Formats: sequence, C-alpha cells, structure tokens
Amino acid sequence: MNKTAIAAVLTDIGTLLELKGENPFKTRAYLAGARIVESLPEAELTQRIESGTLEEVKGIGEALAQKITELHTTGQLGFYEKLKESIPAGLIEILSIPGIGPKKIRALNEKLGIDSIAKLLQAGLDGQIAALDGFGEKSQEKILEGIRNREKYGRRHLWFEAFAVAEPILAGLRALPQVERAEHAGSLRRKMETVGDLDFLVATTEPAPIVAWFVAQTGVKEVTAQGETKASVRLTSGIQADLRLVPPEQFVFALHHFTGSKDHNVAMRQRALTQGLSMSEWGLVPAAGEGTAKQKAEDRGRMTDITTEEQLFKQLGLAFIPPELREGLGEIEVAEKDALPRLLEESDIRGVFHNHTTASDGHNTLEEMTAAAQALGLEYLGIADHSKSSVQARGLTEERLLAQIGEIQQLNASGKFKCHVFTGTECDILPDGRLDFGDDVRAALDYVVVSVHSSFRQEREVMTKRIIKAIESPHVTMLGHLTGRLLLEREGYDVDVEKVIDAAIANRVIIELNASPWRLDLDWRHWRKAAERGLLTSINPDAHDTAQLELFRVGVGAARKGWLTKGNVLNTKTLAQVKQWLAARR
DNA sequence: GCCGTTTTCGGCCCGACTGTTTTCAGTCG
Repeated sequence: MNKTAIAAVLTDIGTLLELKGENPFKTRAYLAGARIVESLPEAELTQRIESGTLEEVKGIGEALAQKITELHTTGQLGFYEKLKESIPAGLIEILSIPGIGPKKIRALNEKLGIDSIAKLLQAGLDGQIAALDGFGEKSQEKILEGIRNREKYGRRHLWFEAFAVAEPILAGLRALPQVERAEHAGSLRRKMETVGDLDFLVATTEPAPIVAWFVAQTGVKEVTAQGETKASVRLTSGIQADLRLVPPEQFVFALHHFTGSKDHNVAMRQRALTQGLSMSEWGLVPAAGEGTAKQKAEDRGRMTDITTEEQLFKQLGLAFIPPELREGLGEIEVAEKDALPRLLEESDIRGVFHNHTTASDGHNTLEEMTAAAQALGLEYLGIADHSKSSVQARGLTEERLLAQIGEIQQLNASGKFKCHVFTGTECDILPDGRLDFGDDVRAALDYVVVSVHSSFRQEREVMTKRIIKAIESPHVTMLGHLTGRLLLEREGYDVDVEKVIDAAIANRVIIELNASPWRLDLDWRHWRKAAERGLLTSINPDAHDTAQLELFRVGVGAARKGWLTKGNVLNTKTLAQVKQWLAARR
C-alpha cells in the first residue's frame, strides 16, 4: 500500500474513533499520523519501515508504527476492519450534515437509536430531536435543513469527479472497433461546476456490441435501460450514465442537441426557423412539411455535408460557439456578430498563485511543490500558507513567515529550479475586517491573498463591509474564495458580491478564481460582466499537495464559462511581466 | 496515541460562534 492509501486509512480511523467518542487527543494522533505519512517521501517511508526506524519520526509512536507497517506490507489492517464493523455506516454519513458532529451523533444514536439519515429525518419531523437534552428547536431545524440540502444536491456530482469517471468510459468507447466517433455531451461537456448524469454519444452503424460493452463495464452497478439506440446504467459511484448511439450522418446534430443547455437549444431552433430550417437532434431540414422531425430528416435527407459543429453553426450564420458558452445567455447574438472572445486556454497558464506547503496545512514541502510546478512546465509558483489566526491549519506566525521568506529566497538563489517561487500568504480577514498580519509584514511579501476563514454567518452588510475593508488595506494583491462556498455542501457567506467587485476594481485588487473543484469561487456567472468592467483575476489552484497544482485546469474551464480571455488573467503573464506587475503594485 | 533535562503519568490545545444554557458544550475552520 502506498503512502496516500495508508494516510487515507489513518484518517478514516481518526473519524471512526471520533464517532466512538474516543479521547480526542487519540483521534488527533491518528489524523496527525496521516498527515505525517503523507508528507514523507515514498522512498523514505519504505526505507524506515524496512529498517524499523519509523518511530524516530516525531508524531509516530509504537502503535502507529505497527499499524503503518502492517498496512504497507500486507495492504490490510485488522484493527481497522474490526473498527469499521463496530460502527454503523449510516453514522459516518450523518457526519456530512453541517452543524452535527461526533458528540451529537453519539447522543442521537444512544438516546433515539438513530443510525441513518432516514431515521434522523423522521426523528426531526416527529420533533424528537428538539425534545432531547442539549438540543432545541433551532438545532432540529438546522438538522432538517441540512438533510433537505443533501437531498436537493444529492443527485448531482462535482464536475471534476464526474469527469474522472467519464474519461475512461469515453476512452473505452473510442477503442471499440465499431465506434466511428464518440464524445461526452451534456453539462459535463459544458463544464458546469456540478453534473447530474453523464451523457455519451457514439456514431456507429453497428450498435449492438457497443451497448453490450457499455452495460458490462466494470463499475456498473445496475442497468436501468438497454436497447438498440440507447442504454442507461447506474455506476457504483452513484452517477447515472446514458449512452446514445446514432448513425454517423446524424452525429453532429445529436452532439449539439445533447450538449446545449435547454435555453441554448431553444434559441438555436428559433434561429433556424427564421431561415426556413427545422433543427433537431435528427438533423437540419427545410421547415415546411408534415411529420416528425425524425421522419423529415430521413425522408428528405438531412444536410449530410455538415459533419462538424463549426459547419453546423456556419450554416446558421454563426461563429463557432464553444460548448462552455452554450447556456443561452446571449452567446448566439454575439456569435452572429462574430464577436465572441477568444477564450482562455489551459496552455495560456504560465504559473500558479495561492498554494500551501507543509508549513501550514499542505501535504508537500516547498521543494516538492516547486519541483511539481516545474514538472508541469510552469514558470512560477506562488506560495501562500495560512496566517496565524487559522490555528486549525497551523497558520504561520510572523516569525515563521519571515523564516519561510528566507527559505524561498535561498531556494530561488540556489538555481536548483528554473521555476521561480513567489513569497506570499493567505492572510485571514479577521471578523472586523482587519488583517491577521500587519502592513509591514505584508509589505515584505511578493503578494498577499486575503481570505475569510471565520465568522461565516455574519449579517450580509457586516460581511460585505468586512471584506471591502480588507480589500482597501495596503499591500493586498488578491481576494481569496470570495463567497467561501463549498459546492454541494455549503452555501457561500451572505455577501454583496457586486459591491465587493466594485471595491476590488477601485483598489486594483484581483479577485481569484479559486480552481478547487469544490469551490470554483468566484462563480463563473459573475465573470463576464466583472471582466468587462476591468476586474482582473488569477486562476488559483489552492493546492494542498503536488497533485492539486494541476487543478488550475479545472479553473480554466470555469473561466471559459465566464467568457474570460488571456488578458483577464494575471497568471497568463510571463515571469518577467508578473514580477513587474507585482512590483508596481507594492 | 504521542511525548518527556517535567521521564512512565498527565498534558497535549486556538478562538469565535451558536444554541443551549444560567456557566458551557459542541462545532467549525
């Protein structure tokens, strides 16, 4: 078992022990152990296990060393298996409801026998929760609200996770000899931040073996539909996947149809009608006449010279509209004037800001992060560990930050990496809008990200003033995750986004597009207008380990949905340009 | 569960907020 898998098991054990009501320091020891294992280089971990020197690592004692060794050599851990058996799986699920933690779960379990979300819901509706010692009406309402949110979002999935599931399926389809073309469609192709189900579209004249492969893939939990032109499966990840099979000459029309949002498709069909054409998933045919669209397409022939989406749009007098823009938000009017922006590309990104190291809550060291950034071909890497008020994330004190600055300067001077490292901080915006580090400390850095990490539930006006006060402070480069939302889990803070954008523009402060798939904050829906008004952004991975550096690609997808171009994004600048830009801002 | 010129037990450990309380427990980041 590798270190990531071992760390995951240790984290799991920590969670399970928490639910058991174990000594909190014991659970913390497991969580700390997980982080330590994660931060050790793989080779060192192996070497220490083989030589029996694991216990020399601070934070790892006899018990953890024994368990890590067992996991590493056998891939299993008896203690963990027994522990899992002793706790109903439903309790872990309840932990995902905001405002309810291990202690409350234990109380609910012991006093009301609750061991699943279904039972929790029933108890709440019956008013049993409010009657419990230590609970009240508000707790009960909050729990019910949490369950409702879960149901509301439960059927959707993060784009990033859906994409990870879809990629191998698409590759598998394309590898089949009967498949002429294959694409995914739907909200996944439009790069919506969350996705309901997966849509696959295949061009073929021989559908049967493709359907057979699709429903028999590993990862299929149940087959909900299976026919000649369509199949649906529920995957073990909980995602539903639909496959549609069409003759090759229909492919492009079907691809457009199953990609566009409803609003986009309606607008496109209306446009086709003004030109005497009828448009559908079956084809583009003269509008006059009787019968269904399918019959018309087959009887009178679709425009078979159209084989690409570019040609389809051109036929309707439009410039090619990238899938990300097909939301029915005015893209057709702009495409008619051939005035669509040239959207940001992944290859435009030259460096990444806002990344964490082991100095705070990251899992990799400064050097590991730098090496990884360089391996991605990035010219620069911006470090931004947490500030001291984020105690839970081991935020840096002034002294530790100054030491880190020295370390980074030394690393840059050593010439060990071509990738340049910028010194920075993710400085907490305190509840009153003051910043966690003083002016002099911030002035010593190349750049400063300011973010809210506490007092989320302030009144809208208070929160808005708080963030604007931070933006107006000297030596502030960019605002981190403006709303603090966690997709499918938690709404953002109640804040007047427009006012914050105004303040950012007025003070020449960047608002980041946090590229973490769980955040994608600020939301793409704000960017088109904000960028037109002159707001600059930075696509920030907020990486907590080396693998997450690459999440900037997810952010590029969101930026494209927000109509952003290379010119709207700080980290498309070359190293020399960024140095100059940052220097001019100090 | 880890740690220790406090050495085998007792401490580890941050602060705000919320909702439940009447002085505080639980949750969150």
